[in-house]
Amino acid sequence: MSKHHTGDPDLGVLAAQVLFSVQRELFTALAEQGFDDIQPRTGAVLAYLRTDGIRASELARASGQHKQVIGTLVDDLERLDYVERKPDPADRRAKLIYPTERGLLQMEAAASIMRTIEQRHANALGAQEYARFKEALRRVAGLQREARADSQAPEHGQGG
Amino acid sequence: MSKHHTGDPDLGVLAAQVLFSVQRELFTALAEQGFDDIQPRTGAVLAYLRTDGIRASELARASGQHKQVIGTLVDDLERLDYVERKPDPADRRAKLIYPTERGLLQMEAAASIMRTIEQRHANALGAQEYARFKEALRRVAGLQREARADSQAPEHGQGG
DNA sequence: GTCAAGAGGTCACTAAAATTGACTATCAAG
DNA sequence: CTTGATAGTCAATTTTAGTGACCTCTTGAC
Repeated sequence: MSKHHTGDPDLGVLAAQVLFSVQRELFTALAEQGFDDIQPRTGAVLAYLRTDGIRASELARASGQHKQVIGTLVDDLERLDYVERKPDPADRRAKLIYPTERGLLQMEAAASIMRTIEQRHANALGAQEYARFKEALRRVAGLQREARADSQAPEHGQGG
Repeated sequence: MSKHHTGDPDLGVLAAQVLFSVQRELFTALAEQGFDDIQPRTGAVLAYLRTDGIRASELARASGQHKQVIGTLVDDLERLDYVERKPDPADRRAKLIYPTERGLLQMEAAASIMRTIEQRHANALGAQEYARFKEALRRVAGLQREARADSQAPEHGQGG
């Protein structure tokens, strides 16, 4: 995002650096723990799974991906035994996507790795300062979401 | 990045939300200002251009993209008159990539849009709090860079 | 000097992923 | 019981990413 690189990376550049380096570290660590058959792009699904199920269309909205992309990701993850589809009793058009046992293990592993990463930053910045940073990041993310609420075309994969 | 989405998005998810929504807002605004022939992925080049030129290989390192990707992006941007290649006098293997006049206009437009976006967040959080947030984000980005310094394979396009 | 190792960049090819459009089934409102 | 919208899938196309080979040139060792 267009800084002249003369010293002051903008919000977008920083977000990109954080996203991609976190993503790499996460998936490297996951692979070492045996989850070596998933890629960062599957994060669009894995990052939003819930034990009580979630619809593909909601994954599409949350991750900013086309529903077709979610469909193929869920296909892949189903084949790899991370998720399963079950009909939604409340709406016969819909299917709910649930994590399998392996999916749950992955979610826990990923959460643990992310805690480690964030702990490292908390140690570097100070716990209080990091908490303050993360709260601000949450607010910025929320505000940005609103700002672009008008347009709705997907952009890219989500971090996972 | 695997939160159970029960209330606490992790650093990766938040970074992704910020990146993609900023990216969309930026490129929508750029398109409205006449820069409608570039896509977010070209940001891997545009975000790192310098008036004194930069090498393709350095763009690859900075953006985390394969050098072949940078090559095609520069091809495209050269065709669209945003950049031009000139031989590097210091190394006859290398070429330096410079912004053209149009490229400079794009860079200024993008910088202005990003200032507007960041100003909006600064208004929402308070100028001081936002400055503190951004400083923390810079540090987190820097720390993450170090953490993944061992592995070096590209991951995704950079924000732009 | 000149030779080996490696960096900078491009080309050609293959694989993966995003994007589009159409289509079925279902729901929800009137 | 019609109309319009939503959930999901299929199929086909276009874009983009990833690999390997290749040539030029630089660097450092001899």
